[in-house]
Amino acid sequence: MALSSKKKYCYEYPHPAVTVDIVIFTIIDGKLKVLLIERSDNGKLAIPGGFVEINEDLDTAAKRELAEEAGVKDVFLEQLYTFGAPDRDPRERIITVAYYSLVSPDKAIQAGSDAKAVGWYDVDIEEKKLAFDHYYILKCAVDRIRGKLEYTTIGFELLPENFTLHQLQEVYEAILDEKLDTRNFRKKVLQQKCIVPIHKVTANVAHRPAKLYAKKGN
Amino acid sequence: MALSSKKKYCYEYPHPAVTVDIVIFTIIDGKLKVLLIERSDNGKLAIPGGFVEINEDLDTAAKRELAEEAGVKDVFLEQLYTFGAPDRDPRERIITVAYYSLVSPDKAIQAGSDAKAVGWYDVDIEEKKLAFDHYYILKCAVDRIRGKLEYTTIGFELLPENFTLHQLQEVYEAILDEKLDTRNFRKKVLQQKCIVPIHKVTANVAHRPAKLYAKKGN
DNA sequence: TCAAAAGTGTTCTTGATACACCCATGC
DNA sequence: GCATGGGTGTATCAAGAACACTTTTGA
Repeated sequence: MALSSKKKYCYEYPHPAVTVDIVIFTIIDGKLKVLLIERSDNGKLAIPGGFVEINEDLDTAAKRELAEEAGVKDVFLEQLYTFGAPDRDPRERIITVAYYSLVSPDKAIQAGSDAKAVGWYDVDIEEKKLAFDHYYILKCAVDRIRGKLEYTTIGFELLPENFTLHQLQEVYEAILDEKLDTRNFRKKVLQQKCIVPIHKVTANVAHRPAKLYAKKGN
Repeated sequence: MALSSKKKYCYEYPHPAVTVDIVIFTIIDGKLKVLLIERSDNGKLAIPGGFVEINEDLDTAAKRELAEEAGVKDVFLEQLYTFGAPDRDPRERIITVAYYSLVSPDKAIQAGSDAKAVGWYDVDIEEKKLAFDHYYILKCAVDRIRGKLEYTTIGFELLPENFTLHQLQEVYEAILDEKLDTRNFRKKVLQQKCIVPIHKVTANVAHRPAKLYAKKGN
């Protein structure tokens, strides 16, 4: 019954399909959010992704999917982990190389801006709402970003080019899900010298204007 | 010319082959060593690995290869990174999920014990002696193990069940490639409480006997 | 008694934590 | 003049770094 004439790529041994899935994070209203797509077949939410083309590098595939699904490029993107349980997708053996990406709210697409049912969801979404093993992929990504925040300086990847220290602190608080001490936070990020003041301040705010900073090396 | 009758697994879209490669470390003579196999085709050295079977989990495939290639099981094994440049293997598109493993010298096979040309090599081996992108996989594994050593306690995975603090320190010095202060090292590992004294000492040594320790939870 | 590795404590420095008030602006 | 968020310093504590000598055994 299967149209085997359509199936024209043949191998001596069975080959799995390989996809990239990208856990895309942003900050909305001081909360860490993840981009998910509602599947038309069962209404479950899925991490965006797609097949790796046969002559395409994994990183390239991830960048391409990121552009296609979220409409962003030149953002933080890093490989996360590869998930390959034989039954993780009921249709076919699919091994997925998961990536995670940090996108600033100004670059991040508006949820549902294209035809697809995409939207930003809280990262503590229930397992049953997610398709396949995507709950575990998401958990893995959240753990990674929390861990990386402690010993790297990826926080400002979630902010626009110019930002205040208060905004940066909100990002850290959103990701770590705890309040931080303002004075200690400022001391720490300033002595790391990963961000530089741009000698401008916020305008038209109903309080004292805040100094703006930028990621170093821009 | 190709025996297409032999190639019986057919797909609508091309599928890459997927392998697992395992960077197997041990300590020999106080130096960090890696298990490599000499390839018969070009004499280059390769990290052991093999194809993932179509109904096999990635971790299971890695464990199987570890048993087949190095003859060890129940050792530390962790996924490292997935390498998938389209031209990394000239024969076919092969995506490899790399793992790394830490094996104690007493469990580690003797190099060349089976028919294959396997052997233990220094981790700072030259790039040109290694096949494919295995130099970068090895570098990635060495970086990972160095990083993990700082904030976890995986060092004793490279030692027999019972070991002295001095042996543990030698492992750390081998991996980090620097001398450590004995008093500070002992203070640190003992307060971490990951190892426990077994109230035995080394015997028949031409100096003061050393207390033996074991990984906690054995 | 000597060689060889085992074992041990204190001082100093550095980074992390805890904590409270004045400042600049728009309305 | 008041509401709002911006911005600052010091004292304490804990962890890491530097550093030298005595102990126990076999030969």
